[in-house]
This record gives sequence, C-alpha cells and structure tokens, in this order.
Amino acid sequence: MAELTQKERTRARILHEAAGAIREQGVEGVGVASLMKRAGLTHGGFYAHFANRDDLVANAVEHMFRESADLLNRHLDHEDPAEGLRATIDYYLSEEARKRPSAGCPLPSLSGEAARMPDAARQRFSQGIVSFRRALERAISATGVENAAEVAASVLAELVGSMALARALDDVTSASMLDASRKQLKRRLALSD
Amino acid sequence: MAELTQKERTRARILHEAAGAIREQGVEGVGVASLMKRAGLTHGGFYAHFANRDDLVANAVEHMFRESADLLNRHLDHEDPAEGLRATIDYYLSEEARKRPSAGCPLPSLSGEAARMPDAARQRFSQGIVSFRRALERAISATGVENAAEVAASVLAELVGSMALARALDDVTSASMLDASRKQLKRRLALSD
DNA sequence: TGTACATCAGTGAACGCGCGTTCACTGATGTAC
DNA sequence: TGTACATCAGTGAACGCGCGTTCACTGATGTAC
Repeated sequence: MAELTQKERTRARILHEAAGAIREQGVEGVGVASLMKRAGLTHGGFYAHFANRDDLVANAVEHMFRESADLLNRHLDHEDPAEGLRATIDYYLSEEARKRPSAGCPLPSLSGEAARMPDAARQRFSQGIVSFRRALERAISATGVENAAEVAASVLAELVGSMALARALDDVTSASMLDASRKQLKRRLALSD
Repeated sequence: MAELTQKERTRARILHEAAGAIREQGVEGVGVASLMKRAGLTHGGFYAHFANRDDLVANAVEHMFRESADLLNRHLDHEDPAEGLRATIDYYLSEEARKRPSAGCPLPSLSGEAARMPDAARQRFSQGIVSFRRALERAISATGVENAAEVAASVLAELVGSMALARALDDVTSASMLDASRKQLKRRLALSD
C-alpha cells in the first residue's frame, strides 16, 4: 500500500469517526461540527475532504460496512465452519457488542433509518446487507445445512432483530433477549453450545 | 366512553398523526410545524395540547404501541393458536406491511433509535416490546411448544429484524428476505404453510 | 547548508435557514338573562 | 327567542439557537537555488 499523505490520513480519521458516530447516533444525529470536533479538527476544514454532508454519509456508510465485515470475518472464518458460526453468533449477540454500537455491526442500529438515508448511502447500506447475508450463507452451506440461502437470510434477520431489541431494552431484559436468540440460533443450526 | 370535547378530539388527531409520522420518519424526523400541518392545524396551537416536544413524543410512542397491539391481536387471537400464529406471521411479514411503516408495528423502524429517545418515550418503547413478546409467548405456549418464553423472544427478534432489513433493501431482495423468514418461522413453530 | 518562496491543510467568523418555543390575538361556541 | 358576554381552541408573527455551508486567512511543510 502506498504511503498516505497528511490529507489522506486526516480523511481516513474523519471517516472512521463518522462511521462510529453514525452507529451511535444515527445518520441524522451526526452534525458536521460535532464530527470534526470528534476528529480533533474545526468544522471549516470539512469541505476540503467531502463535497457536502451527503457525500460524507455515503462514504462513511461504506467505510462502516468494511470495518464491520473485517470484524465478522475474523469470527466466521474458521477451519470448521460450525465453529465459525458459533463464534459469530456469540460475538454478534454479546453483551459487549450491545454496549458498544459504535464498534459493531451497523445493521441493528441503522436498518430502520436506511429508508430515509440519502440515495448513495442507502445503496451502500443495501449492498452491505447482501454481502453479510452471503458470508453467512457460505458458512451455513459448508456445515451441510440444506437450503442455506433461506436459512442465512432468516439467521441474519434474527441476529439483527435480537440486537436491535436488546439495545432498546434495559440491562436485565436485554440479557434474556440476547440469551434466547443465542440458544435458538445454535439449535436451529445444530451447533453445540 | 364519554363524549370527547373538541379539544380532546384534536389532541387524539395530533397523536394519531404523530404516531404515523414517527414510524415513517423517526422520532428525530418529526417536527412540530410539519406534524401540526399534517393534522390540519398551525404550529402555534401545539402547546395547548402538549408541554413540549418530548411530551408529545412520549405520548405518541404509547399511542403507537396501542394501535399496533390492537392490530396484532386481531391476527393473533384465534380459537386455534396455531392458526393465530400463522396469520400473525403472514401479516407481520407481508409486502403491504413493508410498504406502509406508518400503519404497522413500530419495532422494525424504530428500535435502532430507541436508545436515543427522550427518557419517557424510551421507557414506553421498552414496555411495548415486552408486552408484544408476552402476547407471542401465550400463543406459542398454547400450541404446546416447549420453552415458550425463549422461543417467543427469538421469534419476535426474527420478525422485527426481517422487516427492518426488508425495508432497507430494494423491492426484489426484500421480497426474498420476507419470504425466507415467513417460511423459517413457520417451520420453527411447526405450522403448516 | 541556508535562505526565499509557493503550496495547501486546516482555522474560525459569518451566512441563511429551519427548528422548538412564546405570546398577543382572533373568532367560533356556549351560557346567562 | 334574542341579545351580551365570557371562554378558550386555534392563529401567525417573532424569538434564540444550532445546523450546513462559504470563504478569507494562517502557518506549517517542502522545494528551488
């Protein structure tokens, strides 16, 4: 990889902060000024890096899914596909993931808002869902489960829904929500616990 | 029920419109002026009905869950609990429900935003989730499925996640997402199709 | 190696705009006599 | 039944504020000689 210039490094920092802030506060909740402050800069410099706010949002959504896919694959990729799936489920529905939306998968906190995102961002969001589903499908198929495409879509829906509901609930109720989905998902995929 | 005064009817109309607008555009997307216009009024009159915007939001969230619970129970209540569950799944994950967020369940479009809602609204949101889960649990338990509480939480997670993802996807991909969850959910609950 | 200058990433004041909120007012409604 | 008046739901102009965006400027960096 080529050396990054000062400007490129700054741009990458803004995108990383934006990807985190958006997962925490939603696309509509992230303002130019507060984002730039979070990145240790003043708001005026923003337009040297992005054409406007929508341009940032689209790029941040893409960046967000790339970060998230890396993290997912670190759990999913495994010699034994069943082991990879189990690790993915445990990681995805962990207490830690619930408490740190800024670091995890964007789908639970942002799917509801996707329909209202600027066009370019919405498109990248939708691509992110599809490639996430495909990664699950490959692993599920490798464990010998039939109809892997359908099962993968259903599993993804439960992962996303369970975390979204858990984040909306208080600590106690959310733990039982995550626990229920962890157990039921493993059972559905015939994974030991 | 007692006759409603003019003012009470107006308040009910504002709440109904707010409940719809919030499901479409999120809590943060609904402004006082646009809401009052939607209800056929001018923005100044708003404060004769609500202390402030947060007060409206809390009441609208409660109203929203009441409307939604009525609709749910219309499908879920059935002599044969299996029939009620099948009708609920088909209704919840229908193309029609996907296209009209303003009329359906608030969970898919709003769960991600719940953590950022004003306190009072957030609490009512969380109550809404719990009572929805309980209604499913009763029906599932009545069909003879074991461990109904856990299964109900898991089923609710998939319903919510599937619709949230479907609304973020384009028409074609979303249909296959809803289809996958409808089939898998019925299979899990041993319901015929 | 040291000086002079061009480049350009980042600064911060200023803009128009839409937001939530306030408030003096209007005019329809209903009661008192 | 008809008139006089009080009530009060709803109006619309105005407010301060934070937003996205613009732009003249600063000052650190790197190149030319």
